Amino acid sequence: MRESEIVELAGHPLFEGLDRPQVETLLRPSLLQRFPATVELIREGDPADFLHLVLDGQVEVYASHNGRETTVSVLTAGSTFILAAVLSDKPYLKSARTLAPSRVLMMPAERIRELVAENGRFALRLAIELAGTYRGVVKELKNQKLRSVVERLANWLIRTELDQGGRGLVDLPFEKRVLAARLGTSPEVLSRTFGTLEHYGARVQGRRITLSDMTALRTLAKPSPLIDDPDY
Amino acid sequence: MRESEIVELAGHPLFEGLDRPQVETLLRPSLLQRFPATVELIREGDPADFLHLVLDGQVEVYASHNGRETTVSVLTAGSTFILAAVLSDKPYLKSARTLAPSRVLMMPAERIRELVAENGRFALRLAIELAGTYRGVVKELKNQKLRSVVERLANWLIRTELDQGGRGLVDLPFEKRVLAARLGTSPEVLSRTFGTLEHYGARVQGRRITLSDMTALRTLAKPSPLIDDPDY
DNA sequence: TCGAGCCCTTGACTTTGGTCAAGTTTGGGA
DNA sequence: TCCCAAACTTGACCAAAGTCAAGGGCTCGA
Repeated sequence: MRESEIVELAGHPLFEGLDRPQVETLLRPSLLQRFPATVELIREGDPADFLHLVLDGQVEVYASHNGRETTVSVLTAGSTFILAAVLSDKPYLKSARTLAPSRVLMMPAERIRELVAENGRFALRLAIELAGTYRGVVKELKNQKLRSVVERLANWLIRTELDQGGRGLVDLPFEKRVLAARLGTSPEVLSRTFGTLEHYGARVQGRRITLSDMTALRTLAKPSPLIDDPDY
Repeated sequence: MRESEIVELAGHPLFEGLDRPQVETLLRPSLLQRFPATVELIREGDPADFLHLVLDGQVEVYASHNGRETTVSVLTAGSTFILAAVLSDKPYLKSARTLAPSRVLMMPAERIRELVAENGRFALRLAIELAGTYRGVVKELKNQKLRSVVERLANWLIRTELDQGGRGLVDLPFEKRVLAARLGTSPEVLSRTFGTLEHYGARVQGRRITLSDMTALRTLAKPSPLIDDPDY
């Protein structure tokens, strides 16, 4: 990586706890790459060579098995991925591909492990980062096991409406097929489920959804911070 | 905690990286308790006061929402639970109760966080512990989203047969209703699913299951280390 | 601007899994 | 040992979700 890029990234919150020489030790052999959309970044089963950090764009994390495929999460700027594989020095459990043109920082797993061992504050920083993503997966597991498709969609809409400013509008940040995979269903079922939600004030026009009756939607969705609040 | 108990536990692998005074700092205010079966140890939503370590017995970790309930995992000796909540200083996302009489060590969350901040090796130890449990949940999420009930049961049997010595026998370590919840289904469906597996050489007699055709079972289950191998 | 291809929708149908209710079995305690 | 409650099984039914196929519409690139 070039010196100018190192300067640009050194202040990133992920590196909190590392002193400047350590950041350079980490970033110099790292790769800062720009990818177009639809590029496979990692493949499940491969050894964990790099810790990835999304700088901008959109990355879909997914898993396949026996002909089926499902999306685990869609990441945007600021998210790391496969930290657990890097720390454990074990193969990736998930694959990842860009959904949109994206900039990704790739840090050698070996260096990460070295720095974690020699710098307690950094170890703590990563442990907390990992604890956060752990909680995210647990919430997703609860979402899957304890809710139906309608409930999952309704909750996703409520959460996304909030993220997008609470103006009763949701603009889908990706294709509906991706949303379907994210919610753990098929595009056909998602389509029909949007139909069901019309009775609860959700009007779909292409990628824009208007929510005119948040109360009804909330009654159906029964949101819970223990599943839906990312900061909880 | 008493001095004799501290001596007994100080060598536990979880405390690797702590020196003796630090272990004492941690264990002296800890609680070592014996619980009968069916006791609720923690409740989701409560603040994370203690890191728990199962010393023996059996602890069911589960989550409830909107009248439904599902088992996330069943823990035995050596497992910690809710490490992520403790490190993040956030509420528990799951509840836990004993399935059998159990001995549980409860360590004050506050002390854990202090020790992690001051001791890098301990932070690393816990980060790796957390990475392992993280991968466990991801595998479980894939298991849920990518497989049917029959496939999940078949894979559970294959894995458990191996754990129990690979002699073509599985003795259920808990009630079938717990297994049903663990697999994400109802007792009725589990019962019928065992019926389906008779065509694949699985014979059920009470809590004992005989597997006479591992090849057929494996063909149905299509096991994958990326989902089923706990050490992967 | 036009057209090809992909996305999305819709209909019809199947499969899977959940639910309710009524037995039957089992296991632990008096 | 007997008995009761809980666990388990089975049947019948229902609801949810998946699949297949066809058609319409949007998008992006030539």
